[in-house]
Amino acid sequence: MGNYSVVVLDFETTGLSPDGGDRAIEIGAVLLQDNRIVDRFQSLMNPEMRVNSFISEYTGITNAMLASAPSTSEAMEKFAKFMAGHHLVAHNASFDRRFLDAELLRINKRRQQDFACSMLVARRLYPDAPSHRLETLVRYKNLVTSGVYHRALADAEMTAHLWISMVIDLKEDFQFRQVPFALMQQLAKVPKAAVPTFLRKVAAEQG
DNA sequence: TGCCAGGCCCTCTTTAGGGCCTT
Repeated sequence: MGNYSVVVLDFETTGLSPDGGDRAIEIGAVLLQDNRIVDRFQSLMNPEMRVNSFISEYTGITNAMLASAPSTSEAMEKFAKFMAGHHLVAHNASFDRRFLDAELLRINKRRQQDFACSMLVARRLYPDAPSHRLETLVRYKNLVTSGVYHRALADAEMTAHLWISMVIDLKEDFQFRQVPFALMQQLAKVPKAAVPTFLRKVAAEQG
């Protein structure tokens, strides 16, 4: 099985750009071990700025909820402990990585571990999906959902189920004996046209 | 006041542009 642990995470934020002043408002994450969810983490955090109506409607997170939430530093200190020592995964990881690194920097911490992106892998494994948005992929693969969308823990859990599904499909379709984290990272970078050849080659090497 | 991203990926590409994804 996946003989490694992975923290699958998702941020809700005030907008798209930490460099443009946007902040995290919620972190949700699950810990995968042997391709199963074994732990969960969730926290709102007070960004000390108002969220606009688009964000409140998109996430359901209101300014009132954030006013009574823990500070970003308190929440991020706890999350830093939760993620310590594990590989990281997110859907469209470049987005979550920017916010994670920006919020860690504010508490004088630095991410040590690698990231992998479930969206880049899904584009390669499921080229025929109607789109590669998380919500669409969850329906396409008939994955379990809570019915909640655009909240950090719910989205992290859906991303985790997508990740589990991709690992299982690699094993079944290509007879992989194991699917190391590094393989998923490599796969995310392989030119799309070269993916089948790449996967057959790796499977043969494992043979 | 007004500003407002960035990485990937395709194509009628590379001296570029636009759609997809994330909030």
